[in-house]
Amino acid sequence: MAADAWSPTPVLLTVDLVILTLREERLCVLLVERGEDPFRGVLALPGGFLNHAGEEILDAAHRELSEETALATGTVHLEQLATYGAADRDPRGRVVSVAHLAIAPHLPEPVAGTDARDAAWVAVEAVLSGKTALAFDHRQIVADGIERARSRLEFSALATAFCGELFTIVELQHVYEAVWGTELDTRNFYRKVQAVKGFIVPAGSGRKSTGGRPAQLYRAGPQTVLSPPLIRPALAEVQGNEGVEGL
Amino acid sequence: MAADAWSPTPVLLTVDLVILTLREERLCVLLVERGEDPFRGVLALPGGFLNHAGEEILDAAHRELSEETALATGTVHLEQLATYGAADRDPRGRVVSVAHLAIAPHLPEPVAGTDARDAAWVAVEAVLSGKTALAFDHRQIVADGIERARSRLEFSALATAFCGELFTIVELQHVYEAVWGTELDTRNFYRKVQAVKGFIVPAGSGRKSTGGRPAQLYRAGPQTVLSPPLIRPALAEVQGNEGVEGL
DNA sequence: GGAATAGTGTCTTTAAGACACTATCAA
DNA sequence: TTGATAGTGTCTTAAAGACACTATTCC
Repeated sequence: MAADAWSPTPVLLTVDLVILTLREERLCVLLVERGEDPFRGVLALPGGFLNHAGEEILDAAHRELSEETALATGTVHLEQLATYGAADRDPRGRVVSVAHLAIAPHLPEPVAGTDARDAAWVAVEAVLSGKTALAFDHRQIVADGIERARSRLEFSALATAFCGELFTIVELQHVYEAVWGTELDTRNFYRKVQAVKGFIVPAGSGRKSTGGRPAQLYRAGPQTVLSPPLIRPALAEVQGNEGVEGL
Repeated sequence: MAADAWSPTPVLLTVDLVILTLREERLCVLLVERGEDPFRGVLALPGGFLNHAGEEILDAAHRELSEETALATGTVHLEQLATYGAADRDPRGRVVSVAHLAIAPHLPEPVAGTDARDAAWVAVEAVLSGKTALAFDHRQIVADGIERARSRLEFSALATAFCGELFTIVELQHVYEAVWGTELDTRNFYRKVQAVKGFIVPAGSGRKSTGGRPAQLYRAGPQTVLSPPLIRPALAEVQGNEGVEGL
């Protein structure tokens, strides 16, 4: 059993999901409108309590993910992000959330949640700038998730998780540009991604002629760690350029 | 309140600590011998349940840390590592652990734990290789903590947390070598650490003459992010060289 | 002077960044 | 042939890696 006189205090565990995708070359996060108190009517991350005592945390995240996106579970990248447990983060009591980061290929339209909550893709800038208010500490969780994704793009092959099975190098470049929020030089990008062994492998020169020269197609290669990495451009001495936006 | 028919299942929350330090130029982790079941007598990470319903997770980690190391709390680097919640990880029931990573300057001797458990510094290789058995899933947690520390050394100023307030460049190099498990070239190391602005700042040419030329002393600088980073040497095409060791 | 530790300088190679044009297809 | 998109080559600069000797102190 536990320790001596006192018993450990039980807490409620939830999983929350930061699901990122690209829509029209913008990085978006999936949010749902809460159908119940607390924060009824406010946007929040999809998530929920563990289903039963024996449910694994990662399984619960997968379950929530497929409920919200109706995507084949194997297709989507899913990893644990961090745990948020501030004593006052949930007015219902002590609720600790294990946040996860999911990356999905472009989903055209959000799928209505199981319990009739509205789901919507929201551009991440609206969340980071505070223009879109979120329930609980979910804005912080989104910020942490985005930072994780930005970092992962440098050192792992995560970018391919934003693409379908087949993709072009230009599409991949758009992933990097949208997630990092920068513009990249096409020539240097081509050179660098092709220099990383096992990152992307050619998959024939396929279809989809959009009125220009048809693109070479690629699929994700076997390598998950990029070597050499694709370092994101330094933010040029970050001074006071934080979150200042339209509002 | 929660959802519809069922109520969310409460779980017990613990914090576990991967406390790393250098002893005789080897990377060591602090382990305690468990005084109670389950795993009585087996080595485990220091940690424990939250003290009361309102205790913050990070506060609990700090509390456990000072109980084990008797170190000024402000001195020690402490960050959340990951959360481990496999349904079968603890025979007592559903116990979810939020693991933390702590980095401490060389502590000469382990401090006996509060409840008379024996505490000991163990070289990390003994844990990673399986030579030293650990309770629960603590071996995995240690492995994850070490990997986190290795990565942090590349991009953050974490290495200085292994040193006292004043240190020499050679000492700093030993930190990198011990944590990464590699040997570094002295000349390149001097050049690189001094090229990173704000990483280390000179603190006079102090005492401690050990029979050779007295070393320049440094203290940690204001910068926590290293730019350019100190990339660890590639592991030369990792093939099948995983965890194979003495046992 | 010798033992011990601290500190440095140069050359080569690799990758990054800046920069503008050619190639292929559809209408 | 025009519009649209895909793809490439070179030069310069910065950083990494390899490599061996000089400097300062104590005895």
